[in-house]
Amino acid sequence: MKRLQLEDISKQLGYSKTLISMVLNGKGNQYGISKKTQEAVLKAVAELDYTPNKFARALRTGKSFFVGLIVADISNPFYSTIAKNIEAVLFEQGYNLMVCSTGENEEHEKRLVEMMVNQQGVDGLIVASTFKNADFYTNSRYANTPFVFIDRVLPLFNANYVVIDNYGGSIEIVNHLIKQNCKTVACFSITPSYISTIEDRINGYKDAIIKNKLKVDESLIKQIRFDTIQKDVEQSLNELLKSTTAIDAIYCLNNNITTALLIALRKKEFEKLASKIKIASFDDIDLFNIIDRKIISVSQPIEDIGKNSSLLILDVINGKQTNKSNVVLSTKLIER
Amino acid sequence: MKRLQLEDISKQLGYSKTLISMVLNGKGNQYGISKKTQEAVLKAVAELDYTPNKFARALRTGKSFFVGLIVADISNPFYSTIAKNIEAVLFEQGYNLMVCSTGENEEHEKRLVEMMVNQQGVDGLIVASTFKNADFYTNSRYANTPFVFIDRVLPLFNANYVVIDNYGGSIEIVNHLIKQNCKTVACFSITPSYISTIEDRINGYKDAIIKNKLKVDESLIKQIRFDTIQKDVEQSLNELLKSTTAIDAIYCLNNNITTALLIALRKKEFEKLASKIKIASFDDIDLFNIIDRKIISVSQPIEDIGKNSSLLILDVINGKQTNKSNVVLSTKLIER
DNA sequence: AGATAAATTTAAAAGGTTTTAGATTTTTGG
DNA sequence: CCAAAAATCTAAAACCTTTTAAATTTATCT
Repeated sequence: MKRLQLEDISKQLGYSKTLISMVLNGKGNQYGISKKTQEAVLKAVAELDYTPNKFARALRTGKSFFVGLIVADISNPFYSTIAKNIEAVLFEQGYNLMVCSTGENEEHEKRLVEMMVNQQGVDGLIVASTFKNADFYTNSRYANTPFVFIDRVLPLFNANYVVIDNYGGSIEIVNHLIKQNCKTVACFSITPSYISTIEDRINGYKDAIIKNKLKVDESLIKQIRFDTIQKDVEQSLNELLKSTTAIDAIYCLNNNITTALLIALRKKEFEKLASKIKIASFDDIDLFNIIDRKIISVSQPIEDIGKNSSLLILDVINGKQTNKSNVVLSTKLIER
Repeated sequence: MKRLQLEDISKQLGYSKTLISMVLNGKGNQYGISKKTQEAVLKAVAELDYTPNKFARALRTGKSFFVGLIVADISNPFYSTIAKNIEAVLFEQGYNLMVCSTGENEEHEKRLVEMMVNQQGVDGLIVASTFKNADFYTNSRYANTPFVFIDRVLPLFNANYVVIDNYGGSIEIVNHLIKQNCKTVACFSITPSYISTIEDRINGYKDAIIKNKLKVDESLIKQIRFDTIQKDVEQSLNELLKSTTAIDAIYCLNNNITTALLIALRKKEFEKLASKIKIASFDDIDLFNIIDRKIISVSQPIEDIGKNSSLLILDVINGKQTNKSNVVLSTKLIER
């Protein structure tokens, strides 16, 4: 069964392809097609169940109605929740989403962007970038492609973005810990730590300590590598427990680290020693409602990142934007 | 800056568009283009950084190099892990993934399939269908579109699929419970229960009981509705605890239910009463490694669903398939 | 060298839409 | 009833590839 095309409808109806195309694109009035004709066309098209060939349309208009989403890992619930919300908004507007993961690899991110823009012809791109700086994106090649950055910002780069107030959330939770009489708060950070979210959280951690007239002890800030997360967490925990300074709390900069820490704490060698230590986590996950330990956390409005960024990219695509738009969403402290 | 096109390369090089197109598509030898010419073309194209217009190519060839993925909810880790693995395989082969969520809604699934096939022109579709039966998919409209079904099968439908051995896994875990002297095993199922995965798990549960010469007590099988999961679980738990029959174990048919049950068990009213009850879960999640309670679970080879289904859809797309392919992946019992 | 065969290369068509510029029909005014 | 204006409608071009069918160039053989 051959696909129906404009020509077929044209012959059946006795109107030109032009006219039918105009009506279908909602430009009937604009081009002065009479009400009666428009109705007839719409009715016939509905009956015959015709839909325009996507490629021909894209070729002619240069619009694909595709938006790309590039994140580190789509199987990470944080990003998949964002994806879900983006997709819902786009679908409403007749757009589609194309998702790819970089695996936190800069070269892979490059390839994906190139591919999406050059070959796949996306109309716009939403990116949680792994890059250290914006060099790649400031390239004039991308000047014409709408971009919205999410989750992470690139330094010195005037771009559209939708992010969380990582600094503020971090200040709030560390403040809270100190008010609860945790004077010595260790921090489990993650490598690569140049990523803006992590940078901001560390800065918030430090500034909260300073504002409370306490001293920042660099030896309490531990770097955890993403691909050896469990091992690194256990080693850092070991160091902390063996050191002479007693620790009141450990603040984990993301949910992966918190999870790893919780797993570590189930081991015999840590269980007792660390039982008094408070645990705080940037990013709140379901898990914290199930376990016995009372985790203090900062929850992020993940859905809002998706909704905001998708609405924003549509505005940019449709030329409804004048200035770059910078959205910073507030976090919420969750005590337990 | 206007996009480079075949014509520009042609003028610069002094070869026809035809020739350049042939070389770029790797058909140089097939059409007898000399080695020297081919090299010259490739070099020039690389230097000028030309990439063919995707839409023009798709229009001419009818191939989009897009595969669609339709699942109930892309923010569910189960599906997002599948998505990640599919995407990785497709990317290797020059294909792209387009993901959409149905929200477990049949009408929405219809719209998505129609849209992907008719308007977006995907080359193939991977679907975890929400439908009760295959009527929609047996429609001749879709006869020409490659489909691979995953996770769930539709009854009486001769199609390609990649699924888990839900029946076998269920038998194994219930068997294990009974061997551990849990004679009375309650079952928390989920509505809609016509979904093949759930059906198979319930059948496995029943058959394991029968094979062990015990009686199936229908009153121990509780239906949990997906959208009121927490409330329903607590109500069912309440019923069980109040009834005269003592329960040895509760078997939850998916990780959402298990999680809800674990949350419920933290409440004062249940905590003590249920402390002796063993908990079993179809689908193993990280959480089980962190909490104190020893959860017995069946783990599913989630990555393999993604890998297998994507390789399969590519075979179908490329006409390398003769008969429908049915893949059933084994589960693994995890004792704790 | 001339005719034929083999090796390279290319012109033109096809794919199905949207848009521009222009044609045709209908209405209006005198 | 005719000319001009307004209202509808349409032919053809454009979008940029890939592929078919044919042309041109080079090699081979007598």
